[in-house]
Amino acid sequence: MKPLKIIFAGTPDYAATVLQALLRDTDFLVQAVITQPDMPAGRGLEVRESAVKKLAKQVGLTIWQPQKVSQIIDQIRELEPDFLVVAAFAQLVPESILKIPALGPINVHGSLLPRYRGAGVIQAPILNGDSQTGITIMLMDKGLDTGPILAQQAIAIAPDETGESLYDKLADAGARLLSPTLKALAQGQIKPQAQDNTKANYVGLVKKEDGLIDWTKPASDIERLVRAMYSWPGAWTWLKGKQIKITAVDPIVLPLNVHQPGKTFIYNNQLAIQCGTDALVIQRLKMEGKGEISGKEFINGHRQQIGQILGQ
RNA sequence: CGCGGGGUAGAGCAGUUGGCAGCUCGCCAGGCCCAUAACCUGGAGGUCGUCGGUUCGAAUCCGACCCCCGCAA
Repeated sequence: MKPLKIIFAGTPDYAATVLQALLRDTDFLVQAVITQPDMPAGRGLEVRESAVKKLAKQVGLTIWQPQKVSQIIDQIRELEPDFLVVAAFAQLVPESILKIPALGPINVHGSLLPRYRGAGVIQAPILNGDSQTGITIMLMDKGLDTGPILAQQAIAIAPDETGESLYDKLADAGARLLSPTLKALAQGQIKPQAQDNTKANYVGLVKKEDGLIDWTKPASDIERLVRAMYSWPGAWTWLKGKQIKITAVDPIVLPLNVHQPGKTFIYNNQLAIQCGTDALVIQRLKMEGKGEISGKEFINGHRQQIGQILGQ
């Protein structure tokens, strides 16, 4: 069959993984890639290219980096694409553009819609203690993640799942599910299913502030926060005016409630912290300007800090 | 030139009025013990990131460079 013409829009690694899958399949012809403009980022504020741009450059694709995607509506129309595939693009795509692709504008979304519409969809299911999440391939409409569903695949959330590990799993699953879905849709084998709006909920973009630990909360909540926020922004707290990231805790909480919430103490030769309900054993942490260390290493080098109250 | 923290023993850290380099853990040997990750005794292990400067003398003061990390994006 004739290759399906695709314009791809996306920005981070997650999107690059999905794009990679399209490039490998000869049934698809990626005509152009739309990604966020290069921005100063990182230490020293060097200008960085998005993961999608790097990949597109490697294979010599046409790259568009509009401030607003509406600025390139004419170029998009000219290519007469069959599909517009959007994955973590970070810009709202206006309806005028959604109408261009012949077979439809497609979104690869990292949750089982209608659950978790919006941005921070990776972290939310871990925070809530869900047993699974997944990938949804859908047709886009003018709403935010409200379009009809084409295909879904569930992914189990492991007990030790982190935001980072789940991010990778979702990217892989999205990449694998996309190709067959596009082909099936092109051949008229899929009937789009409208979402049940009564079951929908929205989550917002994860901010640094979302990782701040409230030690008066139950240990189990904080344990999930640590996993969900890893590795960015990380679950963090204060120690004597300096930030500390808690990068890993023991999933088994200690049924101890004898200290003030936030107080560090030694339990069984391990670093532990009292929470609002129960306590947590800290496995790994990172202090400002320092590398990541284990709880045991913290005890060795910061013995005098044991007994401090965190979060102040 | 965005802001800031850091590179000292295998690991984590302390150590600036410049003067024989320390702590906790680990490691090795021996001891105690029914036994031990517990305890006791002894021991090995460091060109103090690199290069250069000041000095009788530099981990410490000055200059350049390399590497790591946080913020911010």
